[in-house]
Amino acid sequence: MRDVARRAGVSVATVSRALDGSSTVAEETALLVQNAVEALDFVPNISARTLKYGQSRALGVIIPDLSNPFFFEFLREFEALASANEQVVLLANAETSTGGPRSSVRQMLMRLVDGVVVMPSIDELEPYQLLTLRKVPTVAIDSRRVGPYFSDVSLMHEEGMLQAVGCLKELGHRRIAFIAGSEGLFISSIRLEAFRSALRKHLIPERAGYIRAGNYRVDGGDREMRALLELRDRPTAVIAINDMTALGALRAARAASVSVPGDVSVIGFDGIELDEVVSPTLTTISVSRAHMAKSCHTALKELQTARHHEGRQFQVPVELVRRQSTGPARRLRKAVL
Amino acid sequence: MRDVARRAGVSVATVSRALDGSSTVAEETALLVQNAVEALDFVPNISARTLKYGQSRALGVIIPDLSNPFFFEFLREFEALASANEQVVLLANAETSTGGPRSSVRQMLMRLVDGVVVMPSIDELEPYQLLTLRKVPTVAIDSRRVGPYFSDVSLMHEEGMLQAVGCLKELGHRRIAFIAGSEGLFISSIRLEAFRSALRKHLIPERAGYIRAGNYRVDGGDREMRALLELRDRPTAVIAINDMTALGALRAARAASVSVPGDVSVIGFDGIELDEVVSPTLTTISVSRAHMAKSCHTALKELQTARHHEGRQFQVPVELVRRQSTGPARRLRKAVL
DNA sequence: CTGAAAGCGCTTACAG
DNA sequence: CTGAAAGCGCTTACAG
Repeated sequence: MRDVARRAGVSVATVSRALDGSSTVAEETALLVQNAVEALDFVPNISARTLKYGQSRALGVIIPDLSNPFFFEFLREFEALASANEQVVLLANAETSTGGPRSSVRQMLMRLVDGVVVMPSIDELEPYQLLTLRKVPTVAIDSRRVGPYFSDVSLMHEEGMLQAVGCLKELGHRRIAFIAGSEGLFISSIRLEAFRSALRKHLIPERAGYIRAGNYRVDGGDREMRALLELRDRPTAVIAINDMTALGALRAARAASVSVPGDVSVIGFDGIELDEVVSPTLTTISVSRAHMAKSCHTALKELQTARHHEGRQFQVPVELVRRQSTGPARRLRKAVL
Repeated sequence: MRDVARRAGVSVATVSRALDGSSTVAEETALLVQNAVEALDFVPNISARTLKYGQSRALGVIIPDLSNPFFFEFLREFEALASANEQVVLLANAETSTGGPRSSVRQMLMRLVDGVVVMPSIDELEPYQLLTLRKVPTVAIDSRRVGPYFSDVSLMHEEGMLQAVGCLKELGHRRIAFIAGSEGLFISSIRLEAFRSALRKHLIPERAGYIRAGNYRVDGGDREMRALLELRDRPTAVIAINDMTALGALRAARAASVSVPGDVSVIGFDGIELDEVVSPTLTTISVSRAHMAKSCHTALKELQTARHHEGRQFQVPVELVRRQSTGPARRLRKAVL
C-alpha cells in the first residue's frame, strides 16, 4: 500500500480512502490511485484490516463427519452466498479435526470469523456456546433453541412427515416403519417424534419393532431394513431419517429380492441428487438446500444488528417428491385386481 | 494478551514467548502465564500474527462447480490433514463465486494463505499463475505441469485405463466405447488419450462413434449411453471418464432395458462411495482420496522449502475394483454355452 | 530469562 | 479533500 501511495503521489491514508469507496476522495486522486493499484497489481492484506476491525469477512462452517452428500450440496449453496458478499468460507470438520469440536471452535475464534454455521446434533451443542459467549453470531441446524448470538434454522419435519405418512395412507399402507438415526441424537429424535405425531394424526397405530435405530449412513439403512424384512408382520412401507439410510434400505430390499415398490414402499428425507440416479428412483421429503443456505446466511447477518443480538428461529419448508419407490400397498392392489 | 500479561504479572513479550513454546522462559513464569490464559480463556488473534509473519496457517481449496461427490470426499481428507497441522481450510468455488476463478484467487492472496489446491481444467489454469507469481505454493490436480511454486498431483490414468481395458479384453470384449468429459477440457483429453493408448497396447481397434463427449455429470452419461445403445454395432463395454458419468450410463441402460453386465459392461473412474450403493454395483478405476490429499498437502509443504521453490510431480496410484457392472461379453458367453 | 520498543499493513478520528 | 499519527494484537531482535 505504501508503494501504491508513492506511485500515486499521495499518502497511504488517501489510498485507503480511495479503495474504501465510501470515503470522500477527489475524483482525480481516486483515478491516480486506481492506476497505481493496477500497475502494481496491488492486493490488500486482509489481516491488517481484521486486526483493526475485529472482523475478518470469513464465515465458518462446522460439519459433522457424515459421509453425506447433503452437506456438500448445502456447502455449495452457502459458499455461493458468502462469496457474493465477498466473504470466504472456513471449513472445519467437527469429528476428524484433531481435538474435535472444541478445536474447530477455537480456530473460528482465533480467526475472528463473522459467523458460524453449526450442523451438529444437540449432544455436541455445548462446545459451541464458547462462540456465542464471545459474541460470534452462530446458527445451528435443527437445534430448536435460540439465544443471544444464537439462531436456529429448523426444517419443517412435522409437515414433511405428515405428507409422507399421508401419501402412504392414501396408497393403502397401514404398516409403516421408521429407520431413525443413531440413538440419543437430538435430530434423530426430532424426526422420530415428527413421524410418530404424523402416525397419530393419521390414526395409524405404531407397531412393535417398527422403529429402528440406523446411523444416517447406507450401511445402517441396509442393516435395519434387513431386520424389518424378517419381521413376521413385515411393514409395507418404510420411512427413513435421511436419503442415505433410504438408499441402504433399497439395497437391502434388492438383496432380499423384495420388490420396491411392489412389496414395500420406501421414502427418504433430504432430496439429494442421487435419489434420481438409483433404481427405483427414491421418493423423498426434499429440503431446499438453497433455502437452507439462505436462511443460515440471513440469520448470521441479522444477529449482528438484532436488538440485544437476540436470535430467532427460521423455518425451512420441505416437500414430498414422489418417485418410483412408493406405490400401492399389497393388500389394496389385490383388492383392485 | 495484555490482560493475560497483567494477570500473570509479566510483560506481553513474555506471554508471547511462553505461548510460543519454543522460546526460553522460566518454568514458573510459564506456569503463571498458563494459569492466566486459562483463567481468562485467552484465544490469540491470528490476524495479528499473520500481519507479522505474512503467513496465515490457512490453506485454500478451489474446486470447480461439478456436483461430484468425489470432490467432497477429497475435501474431507484434506481438511483432516490440514487440521492435524493446525491449519484451516478456506473454500472457494471457482465457478459459482461471483467473479469466477480470479476472485477466488484474489481472496486467497488477500488472506495470505500458505498454499492453494486447485482442481480445475487446464483451460482455467491461467488465472492461478497470479498465485505462483506471488510465491504462494500452489498444487493442481492433473495439470501435468510444474514450475516455481507450482507442483502437480497426477492420477495414474494410463495404468488405470490399461487395467480396465485389459480386464474387459479378458472378458472377451472387443467393442469398447468411451464417454469422455466436456470437449476441450484438458483432464478429459488426458483420460481419453490414456484410453486410446490402452486400446492400442491391447491391440483393440477404435471404432467410429465410440468416443463420446459427456459432461462429467449423470445426465451427460445418460445421454451418451443412449446414443451408444442406438448404434448399429453397439459396444459391448463402456468406460466412463468418471463415476457420475458411469452412473448415468447405468441409468440409460436400465431405461432401455439393456442388461448390465449381461448386454453391456460399464466401468467408471473415481471410486466414490455410491458405487457400492447402486445396482448393479459399479466396477471402477478407484482413486485413493487419502493418497491424493496427502500428496497435495505434502506438495504444498515442500514448495516452501524446496530449492528455488521448484515444484515436482506426484503420482497417485489407481486401482481397478471389479464389481457387478462388468461381465463376459455376449459373444464369448454364447461360445462357452 | 525478561522487558521496552519497533514494526507488520491497514483504518480513522483529528487537524488543516 | 488530504496528510500525519495513533492503534489494532502480536512477535522478535536488542538490551539488560
